[in-house]
Amino acid sequence: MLKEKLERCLCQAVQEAQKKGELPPVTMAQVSVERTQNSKHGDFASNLPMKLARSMQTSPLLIAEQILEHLPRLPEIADVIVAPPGFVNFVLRKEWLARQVNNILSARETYGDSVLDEECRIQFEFVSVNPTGPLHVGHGRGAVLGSTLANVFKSAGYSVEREYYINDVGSQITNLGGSLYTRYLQCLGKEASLPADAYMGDYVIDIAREIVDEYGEKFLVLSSDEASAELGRIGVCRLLKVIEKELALLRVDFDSWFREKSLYETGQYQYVMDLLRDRGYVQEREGAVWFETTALGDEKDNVLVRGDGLPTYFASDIAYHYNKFLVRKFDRVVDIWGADHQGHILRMQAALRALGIEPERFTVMICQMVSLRRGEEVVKASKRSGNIIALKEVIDEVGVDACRFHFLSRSADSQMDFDLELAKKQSDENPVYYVQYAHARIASILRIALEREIDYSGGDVSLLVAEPELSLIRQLILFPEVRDTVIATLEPQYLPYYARDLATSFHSFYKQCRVISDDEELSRARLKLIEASGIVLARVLGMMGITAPERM
RNA sequence: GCGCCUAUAGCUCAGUGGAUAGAGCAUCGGUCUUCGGAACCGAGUGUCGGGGGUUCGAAUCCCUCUAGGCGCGCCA
Repeated sequence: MLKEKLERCLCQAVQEAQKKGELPPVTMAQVSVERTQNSKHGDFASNLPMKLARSMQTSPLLIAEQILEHLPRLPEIADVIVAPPGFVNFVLRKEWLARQVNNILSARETYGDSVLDEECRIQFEFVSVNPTGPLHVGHGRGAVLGSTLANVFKSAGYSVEREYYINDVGSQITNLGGSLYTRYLQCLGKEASLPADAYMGDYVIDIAREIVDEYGEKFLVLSSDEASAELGRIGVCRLLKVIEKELALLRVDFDSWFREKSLYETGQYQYVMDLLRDRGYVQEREGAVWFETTALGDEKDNVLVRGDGLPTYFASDIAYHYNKFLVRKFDRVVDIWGADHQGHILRMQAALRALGIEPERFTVMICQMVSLRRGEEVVKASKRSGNIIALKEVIDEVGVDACRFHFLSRSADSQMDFDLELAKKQSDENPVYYVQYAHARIASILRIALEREIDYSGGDVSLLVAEPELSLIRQLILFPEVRDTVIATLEPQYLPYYARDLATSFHSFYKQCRVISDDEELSRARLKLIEASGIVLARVLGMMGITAPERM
């Protein structure tokens, strides 16, 4: 990419100057070229002279002048300018910019895609909600984040897998079974009271009723433990279907649904526990089995097997991550967890260390809480959904596109205040519609061109020299860089902000430049430009899982 | 008490150690309105929570204090 090319040139220029003795022969500093924030400073800028100033004991401006002197000429660059206090600024050549329109048009929906030198398999695990109830808003945030990151990495050439981890064993499932059993008995007119920490949501009653309709009194003959276990299994199945459906509404789907239970069925859980024991990390005390994570960097030790003989969530999670890294051999794994799981990070990292897995292969993203408001009023959790704010209600009210855009616009690190009233009131002014409108507008003009049978395939892009045209092209070619920023930071909020900026550039161009006019040559060139704009808009919207409408 | 996250314009939030800290909404004013006005152009508003430090340069890195959120179970 151009940025790297400029960095190499700068490096060369410094070495050249050093060879000629025009700059002191000190060790080279880290060369970096960045996009400028202000177009007055050109397109790219480097701070290299300021970084070298100290070791060279020379003023940054003088160093910059020397670099300029030895910088090779590049076809992409029209001008290189030294600016105080010591920047080297690059201005892109207009002809080169205009040619990029043809690049976009020939790459079309693959524009910006790249291929990695070596295959890299990356897994994103997200949502992974216990199948004990419907999804709430916070789950939606993680879902949108994960699915978007997966899209972004795919476009950068990674081999991506999206996984949902199903906790289908453990006390929560036992509890679900117990709750369902009570509701089942009640549906059949029997006296029964709910367990102390039962799932209270009305959805439990609905499922119990369905089970009565389907199986009748079949479970009455079983012992309460057997019946509860059986009903728990059925409940998990049904709730998973509900969860899958709700995620599909949000346009989130998975390549793999991994069942915790399978870790026990295949013996992997036992294998990993033995492994930890063999390596001397395991101790029995106070009637339980402990993993000595303190020695591996955690703040405290953690229990693997409880006094009652049942494994903890932590224990199976170690086996699960063993499976990810050492059985399925992902090069990299990204887990997206809610803020309430933050305390789980240190001990998982400790566990991976014990298993000999390089820590840089494992990333945990923490997604902060979402609270829902309607103006001043805090939206209360509904009893129906079991004391949560259901994701589905928010999707129904706000719409998928606006919902995804809204989630993506906030950094995962900050808590989110989702104001439904604002989201609805602004629906026309909502940035997501602003971006989509740009796409629809383009589609509309292209339809007219088609009606009038204007063939612009041979349009001459070198006619694109007006400032609105060039700034639009400058925005268009930022797309691959924005994508790479998301790859580097795992922060997708760059996408919605970029999409908005691109739409602004287009709308501004549209206002100032008539696309289809009496000047047929110019019309053809501009049709190319707007088609390229539509392609990039559709790409960035697509990455975010948002539709790019032809009409609205 | 300990750990993680957050504090930026009236509101909701961006900001990858650089140049005059930016958007949207809200407010005020203008454009034009025959390719889609769900548009365009302009204006104002800031002790970047407080205080120290590192740096040629800090909203950004370090320390500290304050405020809020979330954790700190033989739950998941």
